[in-house]
Amino acid sequence: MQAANGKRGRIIFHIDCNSFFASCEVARDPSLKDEAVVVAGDPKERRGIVLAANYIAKQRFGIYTTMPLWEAKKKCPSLVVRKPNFSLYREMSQQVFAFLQRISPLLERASIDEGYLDVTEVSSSQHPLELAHHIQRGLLETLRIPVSIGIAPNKFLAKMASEMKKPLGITVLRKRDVPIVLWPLPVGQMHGVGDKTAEKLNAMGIVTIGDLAKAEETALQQKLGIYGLRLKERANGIDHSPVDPEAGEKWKSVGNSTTLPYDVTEEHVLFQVLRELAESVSVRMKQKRVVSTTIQLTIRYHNFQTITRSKTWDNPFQEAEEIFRYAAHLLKKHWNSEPIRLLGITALDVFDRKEAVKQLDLFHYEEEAKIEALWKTVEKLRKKFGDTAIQKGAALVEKEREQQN
DNA sequence: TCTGGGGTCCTAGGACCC
DNA sequence: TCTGGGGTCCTAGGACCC
Repeated sequence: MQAANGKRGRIIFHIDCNSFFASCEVARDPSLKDEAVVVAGDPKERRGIVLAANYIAKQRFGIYTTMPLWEAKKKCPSLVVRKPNFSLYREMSQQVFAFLQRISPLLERASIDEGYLDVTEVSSSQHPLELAHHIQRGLLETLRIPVSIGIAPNKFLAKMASEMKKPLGITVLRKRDVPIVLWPLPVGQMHGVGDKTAEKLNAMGIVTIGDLAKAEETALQQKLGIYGLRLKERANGIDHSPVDPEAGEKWKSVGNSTTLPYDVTEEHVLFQVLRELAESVSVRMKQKRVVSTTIQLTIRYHNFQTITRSKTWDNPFQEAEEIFRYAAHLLKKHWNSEPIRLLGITALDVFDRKEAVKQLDLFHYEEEAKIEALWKTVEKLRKKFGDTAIQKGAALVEKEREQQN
């Protein structure tokens, strides 16, 4: 994989679908094209926040993602509100990635609506800018999905570039542009720097990305650990991580959570919710053909305090009944009886079902080996002592062994 | 009228084993 | 009868992203 990158440097695209959920709704119903559109949950079920807003809603009315729906409606009384339709978004996402796959197989799915494409090889026959226009036009014409594209020598810079012009932007960010383009920006605008890290950096006197690029390493490491050093590299435009087509396809965990329509204290209601969550986790695990040995329960209390509790069992599971039982066990053990706002179940460290079969075989093998070793010890003891007591013991082991077989 | 739901990665302490 | 250091697993939580 590295060899393909060669010495002349890579050319990486970051493709970002603009306002993806809202774009999907407009693509399906083009009559919404000139309306302000948001996708949001039902406020009656306490899910009334904006998940996505199209550019009319964003630019003309100042609506943004995570804004409470009532506030968005106040800003724009004629707002079109659609309930989230995740199966539609997954379907559209599939089609977007299928299109990109045809450009280059070196495609990494970063999320439902963005991906990285290594076009180093493809670009030897087609200019990157032309290629980007071709992709942008193609997705808009065939799927009605607008995208922004960042073009850069690595993933980090490509990601920063695609953010710079939305919607329908194409932005080239070369390494030599970094001091002029990136360094003046506030450090919080860097991909990977959230509120907390920005706060810590600011407290250290690091305000811009440029400050971070020149920051003293021991201080960074002390405050942020190894992550601080990596951020400094990024601020200097360095990122060696490869575009990994496998990365987006491997699942590490599978979970479902839900905010309850009201804060719940009735135990039977909580167990009913757990049943439903266990069922959907099980269905999704089966779709992905994975099993797990660790269950994590998430409890968010009425005051938004959130705890997670997990437990690992010996045997891999996948069935809803088992998942429910394990989750219920954790709830009984750790719930402090305060009203609950949200419940979630996650299967952690999932792995391929085929691996589970192998593990089971190994387990059997190990058990047999243990019995075998024990048997030999008994034989030795019998030779040494010839004791009837040991013979009796040996008989017991023999019987045990037969039962195992 | 508060704050969704899906994830990943990292850290850190304690248990346990060698 | 006093005590080391490394490795791995489990658990909990924090930060970040879309």
